Amino acid sequence: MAHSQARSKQKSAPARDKATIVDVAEAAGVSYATVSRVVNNKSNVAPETRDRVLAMMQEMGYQANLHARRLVGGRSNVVGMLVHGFSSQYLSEIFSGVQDVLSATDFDLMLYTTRRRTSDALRSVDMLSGGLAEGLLIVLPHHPERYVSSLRERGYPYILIDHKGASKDDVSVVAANWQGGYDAVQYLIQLGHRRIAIITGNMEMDSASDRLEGYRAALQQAGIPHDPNLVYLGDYSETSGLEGLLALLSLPNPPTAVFASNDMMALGALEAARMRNIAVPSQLSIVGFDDIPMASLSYPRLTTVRQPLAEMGRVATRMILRRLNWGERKGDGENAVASNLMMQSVVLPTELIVRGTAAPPPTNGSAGSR
Amino acid sequence: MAHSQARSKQKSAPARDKATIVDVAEAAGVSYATVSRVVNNKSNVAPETRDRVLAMMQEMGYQANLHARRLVGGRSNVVGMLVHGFSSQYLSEIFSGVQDVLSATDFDLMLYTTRRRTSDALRSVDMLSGGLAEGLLIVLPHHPERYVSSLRERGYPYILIDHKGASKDDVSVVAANWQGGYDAVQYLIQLGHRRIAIITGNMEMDSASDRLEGYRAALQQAGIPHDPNLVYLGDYSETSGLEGLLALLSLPNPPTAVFASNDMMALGALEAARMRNIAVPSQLSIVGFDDIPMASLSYPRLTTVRQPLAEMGRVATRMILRRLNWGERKGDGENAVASNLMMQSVVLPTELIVRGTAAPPPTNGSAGSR
DNA sequence: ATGAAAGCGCTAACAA
DNA sequence: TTGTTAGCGCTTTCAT
Repeated sequence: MAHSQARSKQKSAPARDKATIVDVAEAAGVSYATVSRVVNNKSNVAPETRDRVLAMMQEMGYQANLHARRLVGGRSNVVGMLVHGFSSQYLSEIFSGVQDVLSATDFDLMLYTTRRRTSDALRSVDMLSGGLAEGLLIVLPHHPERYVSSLRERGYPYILIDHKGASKDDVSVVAANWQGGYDAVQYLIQLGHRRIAIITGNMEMDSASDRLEGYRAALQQAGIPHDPNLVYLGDYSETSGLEGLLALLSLPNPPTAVFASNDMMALGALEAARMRNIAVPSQLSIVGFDDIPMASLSYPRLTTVRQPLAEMGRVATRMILRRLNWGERKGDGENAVASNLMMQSVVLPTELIVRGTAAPPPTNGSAGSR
Repeated sequence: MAHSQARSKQKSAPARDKATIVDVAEAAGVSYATVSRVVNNKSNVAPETRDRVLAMMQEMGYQANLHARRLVGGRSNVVGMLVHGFSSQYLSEIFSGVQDVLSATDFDLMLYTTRRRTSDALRSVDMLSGGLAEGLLIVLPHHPERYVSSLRERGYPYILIDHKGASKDDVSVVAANWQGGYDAVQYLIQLGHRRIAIITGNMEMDSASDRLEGYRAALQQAGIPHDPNLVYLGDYSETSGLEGLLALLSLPNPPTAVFASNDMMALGALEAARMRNIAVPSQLSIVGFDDIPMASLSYPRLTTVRQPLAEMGRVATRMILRRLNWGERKGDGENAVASNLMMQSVVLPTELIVRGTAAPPPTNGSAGSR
């Protein structure tokens, strides 16, 4: 095959054919090691040389080849985020926090969804650790343990979001789910409710069980006996909220208030109440969890427990960055202080947002059955 | 430096210390070129050898190093998606379509948001083309042209979503915005409305101007004179929808119907109507655009024009994949047919979704100014 | 069918 | 301060 030769090397055209470090070096009249030094901000380069090289890079539109860089042992400056679908606003919020932090760095974000390669989840995680991301933010609903254990084994850096890890080594960022559930229910109790139902999330998820525990604790502390009939097992979907309330409403002795473990289900419940012609909040109170944007757009606006989703994303991102020693990579490796200290899991506080879906119970005592 | 040697090479431990192609070769008793052949599904490998190597790979948990692969001239199997923030459900929908398609392939998705490196947008795109993504899906609100021209110059593959390109060379996937606007307004006219306002999107965006044109065309075709006062310049945000309707309502002769150029603004308008105690749809009709999930969760449920967001994502992804010659990479390079034919831009149809926010105008003729 | 060897573009010793 | 050089793990000729 006799092609080649007649292509690159017209240094005038601004970034024509993918300049390499060698091209720049040639053009600047230095060795390519020197260019590398400039690119990596090493200190031992004559200011004048540095300027000349910088100028050349600019002119040629030089872009370091990430793969070459990473191959030789450098970093890829990519953090991965492993999520399950992306439909919920919940994830968008977290994502936005992640991007907040990342955009201030030179890291890129690789997005992995778990729907794919479902046949073999474990292998897919193996691929991640062999792939281009240096570390992973994991926002997974079900059993992250299956994924995580493999990562842990290979010492691959990751941070769990909205899920407490199974192992002591896991670092996670979660909201105060127990407290949030407790606060929501306690608020309802304060309002005068005694028959308070809960529509739970998918119980495979820590958040769901923690919120349920909070619910129980609040009832117990108020001396209200626990009625298993008032616990509807949902799955965080709008549909399950709707169906849940419908089921609850057809109980012989229906609740006067419902704590939905997330906003989507609360919205579904709101819909169910409308279907049954039950006025919210006068006949039935509903409290959600999350405070997604949609929560303030419903009618009535949703009373809910705010979970600092974006902040969770931010905190987790900062943590993974620290884990990857970001900040020690620019300088000459000088201040390579050991910032890789043992990291603590973080629990961020929730906040009850009082809006329009909760009020004292109707005076006649129970929600209208019809 | 005398380290090394004493680490890998215990082939029993399943994937301990990052097996390389050489390790596998050794273990399988072949040269690493052969392993490479197996990995890449080349035809010229003895079935028996192939099996042995495959088994070894399995056992050692071998994962090809992406960077090495790409460096040597291969592909990265990464497609990028350039978006502006990720807060809107609108983007989530598109994204979900993209993932639909990608998950059936071995491509990964890199997400870039434009908030970052804002100081120099152009350079940031240069970085993209020098980075690991082989091609780009571009979902940008404002002036994609600035980004795109640079990509076009370097022959970097990209597909525009929800934005018609400026150049004839641009391939894009958009919804029938003009038609959608036309349909919405025509529906309102059919209902009996004559004073129909529009709250536009950000007019820098093609979708906004196309929808406005559709609005105008429908009015004109019905012989309804165009009243500039009924055109409120919004920006696709909920707030602008709210403020827009408020402004429209305080007109001396307010509209009886409003076409909001997207659902978020329609939701904002709904809110404004509530603030002013104007009943929707009996006193005022509202039609949105998009049909985001939230649209069917409002009360009343939003009548809107459905835009096949997820499908747009799917189509665009298939196109970029084709552009990257996906499918010709597995076999022996045999069927390397030229599928890189000129590609056509695609316009997907919209659909009017009739729900609860539009009805005939009040008989007294104008929306109640209290 | 398989092995040997030449790089891909870059970083990081090691020399000078 | 700068240049030289040895790989990183892999794909691909070119031999065999």
